[in-house]
Amino acid sequence: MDDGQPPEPQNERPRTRIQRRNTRAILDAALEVFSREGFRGATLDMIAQAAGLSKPNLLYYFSSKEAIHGELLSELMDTWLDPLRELDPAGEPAEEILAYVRRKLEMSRDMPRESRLFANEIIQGAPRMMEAIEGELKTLVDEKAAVIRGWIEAGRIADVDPYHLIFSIWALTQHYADFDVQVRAVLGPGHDPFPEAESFLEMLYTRLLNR
Amino acid sequence: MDDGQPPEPQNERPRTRIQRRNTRAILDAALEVFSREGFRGATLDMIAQAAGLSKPNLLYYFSSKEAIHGELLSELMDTWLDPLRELDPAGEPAEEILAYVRRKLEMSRDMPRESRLFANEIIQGAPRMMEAIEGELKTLVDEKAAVIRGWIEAGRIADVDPYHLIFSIWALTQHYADFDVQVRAVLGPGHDPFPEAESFLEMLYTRLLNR
DNA sequence: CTATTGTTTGACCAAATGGTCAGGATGACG
DNA sequence: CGTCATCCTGACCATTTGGTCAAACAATAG
Repeated sequence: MDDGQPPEPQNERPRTRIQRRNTRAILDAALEVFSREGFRGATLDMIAQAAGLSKPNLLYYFSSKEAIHGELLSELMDTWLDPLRELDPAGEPAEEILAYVRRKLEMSRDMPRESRLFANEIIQGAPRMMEAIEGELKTLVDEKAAVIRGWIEAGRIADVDPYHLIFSIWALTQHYADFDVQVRAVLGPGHDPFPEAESFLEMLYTRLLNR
Repeated sequence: MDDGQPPEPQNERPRTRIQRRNTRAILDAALEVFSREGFRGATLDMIAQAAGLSKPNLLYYFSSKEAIHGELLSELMDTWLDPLRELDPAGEPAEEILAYVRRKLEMSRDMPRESRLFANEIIQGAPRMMEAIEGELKTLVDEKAAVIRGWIEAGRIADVDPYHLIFSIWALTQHYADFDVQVRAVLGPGHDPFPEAESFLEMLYTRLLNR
């Protein structure tokens, strides 16, 4: 017995195998397209083609272009903050921060599209994400900045601004995802930047924090 | 006596006062829009409105949307590389690199739209800039990386990968332009990030390079 | 003033775009 | 097999978009 409402399967967890498969295909295709073209630059036709589905079929699973984009962004917010959440106040300070850097660099290597989706959103002024940034993200950063400040006051790492320390980690690691084509073009073909980047960043943060 | 060709004033230097004024207005408006929305996301109507001109009037001065974007990009390439060009092989190594960092940070503060235009282009895979990146940009970076390597081999600064050193400067400085809204959201309102950023980066590169 | 050149616009066009809908195809399940 | 819910599509629609054009409107040189 249907109450007349369309299914809108994206609101609840997908129920059938087909739903799960197609929802995934759509979100994956949308990630590809949105991360490259931005929200306005992406079209439903591009996404449909990348997903191997027809445009009306997309709109059977998601109510609108906005809905697809929104779903991607909220999925992203979670995974995006995970590496920082793991920063352990009880750990060894310099090692905790270096481990965070390594986790973020891995994300740049393994999830470059997500990184670019995020970058696109921020560059545009975060019109669809401001709330999460002023809320969830700021709260987490404030908390971890306080942890780092504690380490500094205990004399366990050098005195640096904790906020700009975190910004620097974001900037340096995400650069290898967002500016990937530039990095590779400059280094020349067949040159994997990531191993070098890891040792460079390790050296950088070791020298910055020690003493 | 006209040969039948439209004027296309953008090819040569603007001749009349009106041309100069309107070309400037268009490029300024286009910078605003393209840097926010990306190439595909920007529309001629947005640009026309921001410039205070009608859409057909835009197309009197520029032959197409592509032409406006292209003009912006080639203007950009010049100014973008200037700070690195100024890196003086005859200068004091650490001071030269710090001065480069400062120049780039100033550009992020004073030309954030240009920075975002560039970021947008790279994130999209540099479809309209690959040539300049593999040519002009790579050549300049190779040259300056060699200079830095010389300084390292002379024992005048610490041993770091010159390429990743340059990438790090790009990443850290451009972050304050491209991710401006995020930085400000995290730091809270009425908080200018740039003075702090400058001393943070000075400390970072001093510690990285000394010894 | 007048002719010429430079500037602007309203009206228009074809293609692209986000979205709808009725009906048909394809499961799942007893 | 039949039935019901899920899944899919071609045709369609209104709006947006990049771009054209003829005609109107300045600016200015002679």
